[in-house]
Amino acid sequence: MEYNFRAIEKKWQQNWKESGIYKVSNNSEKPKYYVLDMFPYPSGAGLHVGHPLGYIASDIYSRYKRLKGFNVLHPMGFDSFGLPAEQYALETGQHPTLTTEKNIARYIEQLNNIGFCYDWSREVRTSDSSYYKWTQWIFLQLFDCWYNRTSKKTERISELISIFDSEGNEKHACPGDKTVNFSAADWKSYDTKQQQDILMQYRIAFNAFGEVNWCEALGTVLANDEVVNGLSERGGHPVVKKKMRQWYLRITDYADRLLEGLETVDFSDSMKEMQKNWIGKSQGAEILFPLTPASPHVGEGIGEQATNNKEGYNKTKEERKEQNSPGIGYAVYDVASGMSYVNAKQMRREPTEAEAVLWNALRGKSIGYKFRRQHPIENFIADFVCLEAWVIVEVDGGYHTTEEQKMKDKARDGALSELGFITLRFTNEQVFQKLDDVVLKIRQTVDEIKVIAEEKRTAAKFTSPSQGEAGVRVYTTRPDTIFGVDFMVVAPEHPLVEQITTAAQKDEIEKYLVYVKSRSERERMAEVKQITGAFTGAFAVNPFDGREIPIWISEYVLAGYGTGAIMAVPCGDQRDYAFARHFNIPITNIIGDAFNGEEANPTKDAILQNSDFINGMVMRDAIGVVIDKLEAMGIGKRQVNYKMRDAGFSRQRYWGEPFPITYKDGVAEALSETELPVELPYVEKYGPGPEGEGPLANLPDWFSLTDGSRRETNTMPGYAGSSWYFLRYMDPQNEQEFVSKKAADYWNQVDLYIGGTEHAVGHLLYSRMWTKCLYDLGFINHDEPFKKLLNQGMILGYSPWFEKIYLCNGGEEHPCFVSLEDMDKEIIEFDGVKYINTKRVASKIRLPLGWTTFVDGDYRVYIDDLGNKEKIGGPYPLNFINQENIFKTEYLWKIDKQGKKYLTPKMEIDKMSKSKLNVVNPDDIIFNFGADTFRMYEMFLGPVEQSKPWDTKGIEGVHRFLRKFWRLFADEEKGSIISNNPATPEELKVLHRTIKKIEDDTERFSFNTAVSAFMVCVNELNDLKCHKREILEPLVILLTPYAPHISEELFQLLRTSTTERLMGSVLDATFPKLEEKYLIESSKEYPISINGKVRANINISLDADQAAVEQIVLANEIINKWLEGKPPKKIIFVKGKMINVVV
RNA sequence: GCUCGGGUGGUGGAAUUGGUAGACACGCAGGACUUAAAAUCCUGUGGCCUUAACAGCUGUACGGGUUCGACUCCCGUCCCGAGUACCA
Repeated sequence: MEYNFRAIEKKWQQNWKESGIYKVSNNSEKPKYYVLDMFPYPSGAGLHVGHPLGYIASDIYSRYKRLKGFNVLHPMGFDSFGLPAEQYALETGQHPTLTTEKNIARYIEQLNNIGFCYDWSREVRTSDSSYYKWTQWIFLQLFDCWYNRTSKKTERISELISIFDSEGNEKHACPGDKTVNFSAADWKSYDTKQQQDILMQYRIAFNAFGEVNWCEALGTVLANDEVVNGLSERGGHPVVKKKMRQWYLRITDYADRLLEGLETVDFSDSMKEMQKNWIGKSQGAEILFPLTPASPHVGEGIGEQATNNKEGYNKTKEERKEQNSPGIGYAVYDVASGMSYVNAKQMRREPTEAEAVLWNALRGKSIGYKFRRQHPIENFIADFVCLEAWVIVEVDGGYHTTEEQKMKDKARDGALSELGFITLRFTNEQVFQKLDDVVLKIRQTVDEIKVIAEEKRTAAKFTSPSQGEAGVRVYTTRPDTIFGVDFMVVAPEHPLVEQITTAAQKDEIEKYLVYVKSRSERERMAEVKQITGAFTGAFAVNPFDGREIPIWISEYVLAGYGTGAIMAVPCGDQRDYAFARHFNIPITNIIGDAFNGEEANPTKDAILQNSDFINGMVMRDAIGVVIDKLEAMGIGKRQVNYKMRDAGFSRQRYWGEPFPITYKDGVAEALSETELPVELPYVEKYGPGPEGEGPLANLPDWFSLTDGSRRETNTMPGYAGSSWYFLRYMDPQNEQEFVSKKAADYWNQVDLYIGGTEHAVGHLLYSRMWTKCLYDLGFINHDEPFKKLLNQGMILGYSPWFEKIYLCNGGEEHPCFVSLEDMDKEIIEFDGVKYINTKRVASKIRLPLGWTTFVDGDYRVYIDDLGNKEKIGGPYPLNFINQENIFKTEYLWKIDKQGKKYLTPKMEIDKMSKSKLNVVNPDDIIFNFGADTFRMYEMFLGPVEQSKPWDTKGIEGVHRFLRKFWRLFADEEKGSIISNNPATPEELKVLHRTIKKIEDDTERFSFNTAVSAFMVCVNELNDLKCHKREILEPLVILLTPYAPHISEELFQLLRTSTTERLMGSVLDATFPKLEEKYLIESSKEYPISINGKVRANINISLDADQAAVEQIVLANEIINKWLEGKPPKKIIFVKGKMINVVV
């Protein structure tokens, strides 16, 4: 009777499936325990040995908890929406539904091979409409809510409306725009659109314009955490900033709660640290530095400069008028004669057919903005104009095709542009045939322009007299250093720049701005930091001592953080110091000796000098004093800032959840619950829609609704579905609710969550936020989703590779290999053998790990193997070339003991990936060694949290262990050799020591040491020749979480007609109870050390006290030899541990 | 740069609270069984010196410190990994 793992594993997997033993009930007397894996994205490549590491750990823990008497929820599902399926569809034309289906089937097969105890009846797939119906539903809740900063809770929009009705927004500042202030009366006077616009700025899920990470290559917007070093995380394509209308989640409002929540959960320090850094909370002050009266342009034209065109913006009305060159308009309007006014009226009566069609689409605010037609502007008549945004729309008839007219049009547009208008031109044909596109384009342009207009208004706030004096508003965490401010720096993008720059410095500033714009996001990030900047010519005044401070611009100050402007303290901040040195700005020292003049010292502990009213104070203490004074003077206030931004929630993609949103007259409206799910429509083509929209924008039949409204055509991002899946597992088939209150209350938090660190800031923050919202709204009763998080490390792969392989033809034939991709292809024949003829040197040639053989501690590549492996094909075909010429210097054929020729490749350890040719498929391992061996070996490799390379050769040891274990029960010839004799104390000690160790190690997730404890135990029982039921029965149960198949088989072997307790499955057995009494020892081999060095071991009774021990030790011959007759100074005795004699 | 981890034999790793460093496994060397191979089993295996043997010295990246005693705690240096990147 041998250990036939293939038959055993197949048999029990089948049996368990049929008996439904993994089905979990929501009603149980047992205590609950919820173990969750981060569900995978089902990629086409299938699982490699790295993926299951965490799954095995969670499976062992789940099975362990089950044996311990818990009702364990351990589900699995698939995060099946996402980019790769769509990319694959773009390339191959295969619909994502099909590829996803196929990949999931493959994943399930692979997972089942490993023998996981998932309750598949609870499987969820984020791309199933039965699932995303509820993702959409939760989105609607987020849309219907706002964050009340006073109560620090998510509340319904209806409550907000009643607040507005009774008291305006005085107590609840608008999170989108702080300048929006209104009374109850104001509120009531607003029309529906205005009210909706305001409400939108409060919603948790809100729609706004913002700078987004736009990836041209992927045709979509990416979240901050999907961008790595200015490149897309997936595919490594360049990412640029772009302004777009997007959905956002107001996660910033939850920043404090997300931070506080970290204190209540059991995550690793580094994981908490990452989240804290990402949230990036800092406390400081906002301070207004007034400008000196000498600064030019301040306040000038503010409020009048409502023009939005970039070129026209900074010009006064007078300047603009001067620039207008008369005579280029085709419908001249002369204020003096009033001629064309009549003309205009006439034209309004007689519009062209195309104009009439377009007017029909634009009139009456039908796209959300008011348009006028045949409107006079200076010397011109515009076909249509939106005065709110300064956008002109022209419909060009036939005569606009002549070159002359085109020139005139261009000149006219230019002139209008000088005035601050943007002109959009469409042909009659476009209006007739693609009216939707035309209207969309107009709407988008106006939307975009509106943002710029809003920015300008924001800029105005900085200098607006109503906000106090004009000046530079800065954010600092160190207000105590205010007397060390030697200059100010504002971000180049800061609106203030244009207003404060003096005539003398204008050229220089403009030159610098050109430089900044020329640099892509990527350059700014990748490049070694250089010091650049320009002086605006303007000065601000230190509000305390009246010192004049020069204002510079530099790209090291970011427009997006704080106020986009800083007060620079060179003696305390290294960047400020470098800047001051570079531009020869004198440095004020406010910390005396603490500043050495060579580099800045950011200390908070120095004593302040040269600092007026805070002289002599410790900096740390001065911070509050300064802020108090600023607040008293009304020029500054305490301010908390966060690095975290609101989370972008729109993707211009197909394979994601459609939004349950429609737009009517430019106002976003929620669909009602009964209209859910909004099914993802079937498409044939996955290319982007018009104007950077997603593929859904190509489907007018789908997005146009009969009442004239239009569906949102973006889809939700990848993290939408994964932000709440752990709740759905609790109640996966519920068609009435996303999860019933009862199920949510029963299962509560995830007790143990296992997954990779790569989701530290994305998925984990989003799901924590969603949980908080759902908690506030009363749907669930816990506000942290995951009680304990365990991060598994990554399994890395060995990649063998050669460098500088120099190929040429001729001479003796020997097999070698070459990458065709790397080489110029010229195949020539020589003696009937084909060669690649090339003189090029390939820099790096990887080869599959399978082509190497591990011999004598070396990875080798054998000639014979290469010849055989050719059949496999793959990206690296083999060729026969001359041995002498292949390896110029580095590689020489070596000869092994059998006389076979081989090479030693270089070895590199990388993340496992298809492209690195280093993936190891678990199916292969399982075929050769079995699932139980695979499971235990993955655990045996090292601590779960640690990343480590996969090395198949070590697996023999674990496999040998399982065979040894088997042989305790059965003999190959004789079959079962289980004995019913009573166990000896020694055998019981071995067993109970193992029980203790396994229990401890499993509890603390030290699975590698647990496996080793099993090995020790089996080795010892083997030495004791112990085949006793009394020992083996508990041992089998102990092993079950780690190696369920062999355990079940042996458990059944232990079964006799008289042992009723062995009926049923080992999976439902009871974890053996530790009996301390078997572990009690009467004596111990004490190590005796002299001055800390062990010199002898003496067996002493554990009852012995200090005096008895001293007596025994001093009587010992070896000890006396070391004492050399001198009396010991001291004898340290630690009971049960050791004895140390100090001489 | 900053933040957080980490550095132990030829290799993966163990040492849970400051108490015999190197468990367990791989690899390697030698041996048994075998016509042979595989499988299995046994012995040895940090380094150095020496031996017939016992024993000795040394050893957890490096330098210092605390302690009867340090892989473990403290200070400094070097190196590796992860996160973050001009966040004021």
